[in-house]
Amino acid sequence: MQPDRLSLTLSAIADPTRRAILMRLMDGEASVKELAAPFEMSIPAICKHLKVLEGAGLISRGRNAQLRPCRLEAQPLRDAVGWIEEFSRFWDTSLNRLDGLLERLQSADPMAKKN
Amino acid sequence: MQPDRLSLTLSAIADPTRRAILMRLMDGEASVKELAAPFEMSIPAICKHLKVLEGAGLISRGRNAQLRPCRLEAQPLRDAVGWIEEFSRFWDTSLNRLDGLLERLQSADPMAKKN
DNA sequence: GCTGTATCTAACCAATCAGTTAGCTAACCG
DNA sequence: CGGTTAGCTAACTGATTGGTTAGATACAGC
Repeated sequence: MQPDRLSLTLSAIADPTRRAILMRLMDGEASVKELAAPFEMSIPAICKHLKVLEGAGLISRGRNAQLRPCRLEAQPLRDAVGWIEEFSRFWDTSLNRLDGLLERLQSADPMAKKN
Repeated sequence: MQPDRLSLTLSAIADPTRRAILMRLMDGEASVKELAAPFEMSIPAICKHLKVLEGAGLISRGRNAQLRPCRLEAQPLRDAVGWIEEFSRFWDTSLNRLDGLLERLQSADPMAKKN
């Protein structure tokens, strides 16, 4: 079964290495070597992660001499946020109303409560 | 490497079958058999998916005679939403501005653009 | 206790994943 | 030109995933 776009996005960001790469890219474009530097794994391993991110549309790649700089692409993650948000909004309104979680969500401290 | 909680949550919801199960559970508790009904796969396969969801803390299980009803748990997903939202919020506010800036820098001075 | 229903475990299998090393291509620089 | 650097592909490996079937377990009702 070829996976749908949402599954692709979510499994791409399910990996901590790939999330770290994305966060690094929030600081701006970076080359493969720069992206690989903080990790202990080999360059080809990073290449594979980049390929996954690119396949999910989360990054795009340029060309600059022998560099292939990576940059963030926002849309797929925005879609994922849409799905999850809708999901959790439903939860907070109908399911967990009993233990009063709603306000806490609205006031932006997602770690504050335990069930 | 034992995966962190966020990775656990995200990879749990990266599977379309598991997302469908979660959405079904928005209608209320359900037994394993009920959850398995819409799918073409075997009951043990569903059990495994449920185990993944339970391991990620996304569902919890009760006991009612020979039934082990499943119900949603909100917290882990809320954490995930928090992470992704923060991420995409950054994108929506600063990345788009940064975009144009980077492009301009790149075309003006091809090696000087890392933050 | 016996039977049927619901669920889980065990063992297995094929496919995918995440990493490696080795070797290749392409671009820059002397 | 030759050497260096950046990045990629290929081939391999071990671990994980997602499914199967067969059999075990727990409980309800008769």
